[in-house]
Amino acid sequence: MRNPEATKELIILKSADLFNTQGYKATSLSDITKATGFTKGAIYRHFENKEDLERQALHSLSKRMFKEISTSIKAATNFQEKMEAIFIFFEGYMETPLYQGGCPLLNAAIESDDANPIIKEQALVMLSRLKESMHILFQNGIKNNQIKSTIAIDYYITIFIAILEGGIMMSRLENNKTAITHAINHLRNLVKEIVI
Amino acid sequence: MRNPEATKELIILKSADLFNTQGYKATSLSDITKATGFTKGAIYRHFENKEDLERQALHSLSKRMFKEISTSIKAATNFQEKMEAIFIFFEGYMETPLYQGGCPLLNAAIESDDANPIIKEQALVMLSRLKESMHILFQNGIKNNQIKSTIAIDYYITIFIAILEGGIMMSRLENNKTAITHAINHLRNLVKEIVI
DNA sequence: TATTTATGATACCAATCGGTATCTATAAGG
DNA sequence: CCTTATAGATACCGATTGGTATCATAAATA
Repeated sequence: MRNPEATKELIILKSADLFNTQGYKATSLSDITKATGFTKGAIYRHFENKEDLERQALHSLSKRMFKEISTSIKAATNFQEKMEAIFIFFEGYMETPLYQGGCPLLNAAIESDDANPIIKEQALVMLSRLKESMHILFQNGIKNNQIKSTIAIDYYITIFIAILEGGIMMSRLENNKTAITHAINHLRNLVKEIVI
Repeated sequence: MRNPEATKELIILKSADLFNTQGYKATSLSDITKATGFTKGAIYRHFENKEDLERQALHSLSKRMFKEISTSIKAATNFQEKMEAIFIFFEGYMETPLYQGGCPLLNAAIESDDANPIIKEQALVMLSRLKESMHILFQNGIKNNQIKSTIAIDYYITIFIAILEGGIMMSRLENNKTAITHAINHLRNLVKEIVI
């Protein structure tokens, strides 16, 4: 009944939930052995050290996050619908089973400090990637005459991400969707202002 | 040369910087002894345990944060100026020597989980207090005919806090003021929309 | 079926964790 | 000046940390 790939995947998935919920440094190997049912022997067969596991777990979170966003964006057919898909994704952070602990970008960004360069680097990559995805949305929106061509794209992208992440933080702290709902409502109004 | 009150205050200030930068659980007592120059004997004379120190350190951060905000708000004379004071405060997070590690509310909120009820409780209190401060600003703004009386106050408060905190997160991650500057620019426009 | 390979469990390691008991030294009160 | 209370240093505690060496066992190969 052995399946090394499944073992590695399970360790990544379970530890990703723990890292994303409790924090990377605050999660111990014994937390992970308890959550997975595997021993340290199994973990250190598949990962060089704890840092390596942290890296791969965050990479897994990032991959799932962007895959989900990408899928729902592709299913939409114009700028407004694609932005709506992003909003729905972030709104879902209060109940999604995709992973526990909220937004991996936000969590990694806050845990980032100079003593944690690997997590910081990955958080920066995630932020860049999210920006880039939105940038393409805006560019295509302009190209296809769906939004005004005069808007400052980078400015809007920053506003959108900031309010989504801030809203997530507030909603998770208060344990209700009010904040993220208000945040998204505001973004919907911003979208209305720029669509043609 | 002994001064127990100064000792306690120094331990609180130094550990607050460490907690706010590295995280509460991720900061060890030896980190604190190194930073303060005092030994565990001194620390445990003034604090029941590490959790007690975490509580008092976060309380100190909160106190300083709201004192600074309150002071700059009081110096302003109308709604727009008072909001501007809040913006300047948040913009200052990239270089303020008030404390290190960014916004204590944001950091405590992200570290909060069910395993950390004390930090979570204090983060909630901070968020409530920030909301309440803004609520008073908006109410006075309406009362003094400085802003439109038809606006949904709670909605605006949520938007303002979310974008400020999200902007801080992004700016600190990217290590430049672009994000928080954009965030505040947007809020300035929102203020313009509601002032009479 | 016998042998080899590799997966995961077990047992251990030094270092560090939060916490405590004890002791020294400082400073205040008599 | 002497006593007393207390601030802070030292030395220790068991538990836990990340990490490693070794071993048993399951699966693949011969």
